[in-house]
Amino acid sequence: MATIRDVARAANVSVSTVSLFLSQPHRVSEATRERVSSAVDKLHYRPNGTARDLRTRRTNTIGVFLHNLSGPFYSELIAGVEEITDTLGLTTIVSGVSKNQLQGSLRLLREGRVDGAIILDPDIESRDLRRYASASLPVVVLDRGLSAALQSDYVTAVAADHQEGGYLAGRHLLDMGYSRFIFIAGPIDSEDSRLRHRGFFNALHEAGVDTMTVPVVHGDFKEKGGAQAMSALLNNGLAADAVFAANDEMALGVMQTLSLKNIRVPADIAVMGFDDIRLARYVSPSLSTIHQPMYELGRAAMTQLDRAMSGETRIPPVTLPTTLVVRESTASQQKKAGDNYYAAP
Amino acid sequence: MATIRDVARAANVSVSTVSLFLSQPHRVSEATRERVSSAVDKLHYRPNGTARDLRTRRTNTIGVFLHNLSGPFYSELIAGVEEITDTLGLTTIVSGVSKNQLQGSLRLLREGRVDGAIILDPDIESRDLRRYASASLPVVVLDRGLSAALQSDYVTAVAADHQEGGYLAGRHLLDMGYSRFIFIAGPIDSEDSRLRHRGFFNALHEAGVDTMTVPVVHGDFKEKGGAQAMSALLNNGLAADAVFAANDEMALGVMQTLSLKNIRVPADIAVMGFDDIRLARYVSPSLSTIHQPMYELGRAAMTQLDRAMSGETRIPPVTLPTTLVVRESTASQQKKAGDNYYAAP
DNA sequence: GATACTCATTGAATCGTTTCGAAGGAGGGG
DNA sequence: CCCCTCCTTCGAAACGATTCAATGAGTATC
Repeated sequence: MATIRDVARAANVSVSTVSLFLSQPHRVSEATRERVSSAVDKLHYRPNGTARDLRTRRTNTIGVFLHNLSGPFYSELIAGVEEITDTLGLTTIVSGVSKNQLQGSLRLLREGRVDGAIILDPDIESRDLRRYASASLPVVVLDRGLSAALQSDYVTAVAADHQEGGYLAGRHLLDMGYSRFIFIAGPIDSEDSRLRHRGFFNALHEAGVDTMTVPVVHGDFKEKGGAQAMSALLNNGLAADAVFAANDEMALGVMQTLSLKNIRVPADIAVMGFDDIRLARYVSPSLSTIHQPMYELGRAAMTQLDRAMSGETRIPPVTLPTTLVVRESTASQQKKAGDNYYAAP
Repeated sequence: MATIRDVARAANVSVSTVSLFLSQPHRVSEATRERVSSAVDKLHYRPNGTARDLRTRRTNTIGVFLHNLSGPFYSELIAGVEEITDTLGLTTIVSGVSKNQLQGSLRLLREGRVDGAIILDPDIESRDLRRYASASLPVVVLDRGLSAALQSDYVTAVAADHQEGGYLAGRHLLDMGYSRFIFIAGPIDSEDSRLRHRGFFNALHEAGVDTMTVPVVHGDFKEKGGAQAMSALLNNGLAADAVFAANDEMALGVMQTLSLKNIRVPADIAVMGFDDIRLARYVSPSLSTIHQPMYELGRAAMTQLDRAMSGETRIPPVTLPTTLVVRESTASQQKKAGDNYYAAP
């Protein structure tokens, strides 16, 4: 590979002139511009990014660290991030799809290969984040308790309002006339699941439902986990008319189990998810859920990151609203409710 | 940030000793090892990756360039790549999800920020690839005509056998007794679509079907495009009993249109896709399709890349088999076929 | 006791850029 | 004719690591 020295020699100018030509062509005279330009072409010169990074102490790259790429879900998030990075002249790289990639992701942070990071990966520990975050490499965490942001000047947070989402789900089910609930939670240490749980129970409590009597089972946020949780509940002879799963994947599993046992959704039991993944719209019956604004989350995260990269510290966390999406799996219970609470005509 | 000099000073040794300690601790004496180690801890020293890259001329990073992340489809591919990079001690980064990110992706290539690249993005031109590929940055292209690989010593290719896939689709529809076909192709310049098309027609031709009479419409590989293509065909009063779409997304669009027009699948018309995206299993009726082994493709690509990074040149391209996945959307036509070809009992 | 060998340590060069201060020359104003 | 300014170009010093040949001390060999 030709270096800037080779170009300088070929064009008979100094290295600094070539560098100047590269960054601000108008600053060199017509004549040299020509010579340098043709030398660049002839030698197929391409600047070495690593050398530039070393000298400028910037990589012009920001990293998005995910533990999963499934669905347009995350792809939307990334698109949101990229909308902003594009306007800032930064390049976005994504890392950390599989578990074992964790080391590689940390390396990018540790060795300062990016100028900033957006992290949506529960496997990356907050301690590591605090250690690696700095003025020259600020970090935005997504969907981790907002409290995480308070620990360091260079870490801030963006999250969907999971608690409100849980509340919306609860209200919706109540509004539709359901009264005997089951909650299928995520992993015990999932902050998201905890907040959705709390919001859900708040809604029930407000309506006078004794939440102590609402069974809670923990799943793993995956389809199979949801299916197993539901099976277990049914085998225990549990009766209910509405299931709220802490995410759509598990809700799909729930529907699968119900379908296997010939329990009709929503006639016999309603199912509600959280996330609004693409599949939710396509399954039959289609799944009512709480929509998370992934694109907006991506935009917000990158906006925060940009502020941090511009020197701002202790940026307050941002919470984005979720919205209720009503589909077939929670169709009105009016009829059934009528059977229960009103005298038959 | 502390540098290696700071550590050296704190530990009262030379920079080279610290460097040696970092890479081969057993090579420094017990005493200095202690001192250096504690200096490292005290100063929170972390080596600067950029400086190391510059000196060693390696980044230990390989890039995967995608134009799309939708579905576990690509996430599988990345997982396959990562399985290999993990064992090689390399870090995988993904780039190029949105259109405007193209520049950023090219920058990573142009400026040599990765040691190798796997490319699945029709928007990155082959010309650029040939220009940027080199012994120190070999490239593997996915799902681009294999011929692309023949153009440079440092570019090789991996692809699913699209033509065979198309053939399998054709055979399957014929076996099920369908006889009047429609093909919904991808964009005109999609090599993949062309191969699927050719395979499909080969099967029909073999069975004595006059492929000249099979209508072909070009879509954009997206759901909406498939829906529009199908609408257009129906409005033209076209009759058919089987539609083969060049990918699942378009097949979904086709099913949507059919459902709107109250045409039953597969009773009135069969639909077949290509890719085997996750949704294919969930829609109703579920979609018969051709499965692409994404995980294996990722593994194969990374394996090729590793060989190239080890100095091998002109590595022959690899083709992986596709498989037929039969679901509900192409249920047997026996009854209908009976009506057509056999005397009713 | 001289020679050879091992082992830990070091100084200096190098990777390929950017950047800063200064030099040199041209042109304009007084 | 001199001084000032502006423009173009340049040399040299970073940036922070790795690497290699050289040094010196200690030990083994004969």
